[in-house]
Amino acid sequence: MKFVKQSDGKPLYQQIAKWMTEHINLGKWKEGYKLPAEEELAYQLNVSRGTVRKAIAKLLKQGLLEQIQGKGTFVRKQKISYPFAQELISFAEAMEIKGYYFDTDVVSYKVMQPSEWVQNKLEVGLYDLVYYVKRVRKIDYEPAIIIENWVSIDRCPGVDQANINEKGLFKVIEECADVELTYGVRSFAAKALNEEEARLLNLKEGAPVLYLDQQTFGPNDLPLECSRIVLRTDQYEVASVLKR
Amino acid sequence: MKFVKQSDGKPLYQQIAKWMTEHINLGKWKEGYKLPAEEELAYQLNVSRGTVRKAIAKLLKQGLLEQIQGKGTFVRKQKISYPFAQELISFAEAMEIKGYYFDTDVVSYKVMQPSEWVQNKLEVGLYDLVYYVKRVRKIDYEPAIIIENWVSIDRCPGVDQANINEKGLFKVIEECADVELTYGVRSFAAKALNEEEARLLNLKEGAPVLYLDQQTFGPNDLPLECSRIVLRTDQYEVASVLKR
DNA sequence: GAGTGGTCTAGACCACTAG
DNA sequence: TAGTGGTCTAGACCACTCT
Repeated sequence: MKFVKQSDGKPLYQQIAKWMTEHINLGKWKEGYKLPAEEELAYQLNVSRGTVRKAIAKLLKQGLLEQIQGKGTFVRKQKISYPFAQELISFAEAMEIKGYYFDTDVVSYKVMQPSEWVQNKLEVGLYDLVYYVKRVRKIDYEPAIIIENWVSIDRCPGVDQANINEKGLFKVIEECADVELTYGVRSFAAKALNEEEARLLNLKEGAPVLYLDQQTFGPNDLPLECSRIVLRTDQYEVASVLKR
Repeated sequence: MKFVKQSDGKPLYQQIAKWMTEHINLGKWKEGYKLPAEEELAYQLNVSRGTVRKAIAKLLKQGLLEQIQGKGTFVRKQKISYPFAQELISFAEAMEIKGYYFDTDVVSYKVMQPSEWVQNKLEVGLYDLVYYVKRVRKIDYEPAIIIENWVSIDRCPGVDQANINEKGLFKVIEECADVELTYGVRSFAAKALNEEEARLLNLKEGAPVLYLDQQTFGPNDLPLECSRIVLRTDQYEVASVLKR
């Protein structure tokens, strides 16, 4: 295996992390598999040990790998479903990491004036139009989460014309705004389902669900997107691996 | 300022991270303050740039700092209250990072046989006794969270005799078991308050709250502790900063 | 003692920001 | 162009695990 510096514009350690993720998802490295030693990997991949460690660190955070000093690096037994608490990734990316089948229904979309909440999150005025989309995501044909997104049209011109289902919203935003998303702030709360949400998720009204609200930023701390996510936790776990 | 290799048994980068956290909490570095360049810091602290970067990475994860390529490293505007989604830290540690005043009521404690849930989480049998403690934590005299902990007495002999309020449960576990806690798995869900919980938190029965369940591991993936945490999110945010 | 991860160093070059 | 963070290298020594 060979990796080339900046071959696809991505840093080496990210290419390696991706390569490792694929090995795990394709079953080449099964649960409990012991990876070659860092030194050995570095030699095989023709990079330095530090770069290998950086790639491994990424998968540790996602809960895919586990390291034990003196013993080695192992593929973790996977219980975690949404690594939503750890990395700024989209639902689709999360599902890809886990190798799950998923599906999307677009409930509605429109160009609209921002509510006060959205004005605040996106740092825009009442007359700066935003693109709104509401979707239900399904895992194995079962509705699992409701996502509402608001995107500033000023900052992401053309976002309302793009095919977000094909490319993914994050990618569309990055293309329209011609920047890279750099980080996000996600907050966790609980709420009771209202009537419409209950219908969309096939649950009872009033059932407690996880509720995330999120801002996503581009360069210079400019908010490009904000969203509200309602997540049922009775079937799929939202978990994270925490290092000491 | 000088740091010494392994002076208090802690790695250099952790000592530096602590020193930085103190600077922020004591107000020496205020919101928006621009830190010296990494190179400069490394020179001042008499360590290599890599070590400085590792310390900064820790505070980035906690949301205390923010880095912008080409511009510098800055003290973040703080909105985040519980960095519970990112690092394996106790409630007390989280409050210290933020510099908040807090308070604890012990509701009950006892030595007991583990329930099935606890047997499963701690990987013990029905006749392996566990130490149980239930506490309410208050921030500024307002009840904010309920924590129930179960600790294996076999693996942490003397835990039932120790003063956990003074030292903190994590420290007591580490001393009794004579090991270091290495990582944890925390899962996020939502639930409706039952009558007792509602009373303890001064909220209405049925109110939706965040519910975390957690396992904490020592060396060799041996679970030492498990816990259930009920968290009101109406007043304090549980948030994390997510890097892309 | 051999193998492995954890930490640390010193130096290099690149990409981005700002004057 | 100077300043700053992002990435990468090569090598060193330590702490821990297992045999």
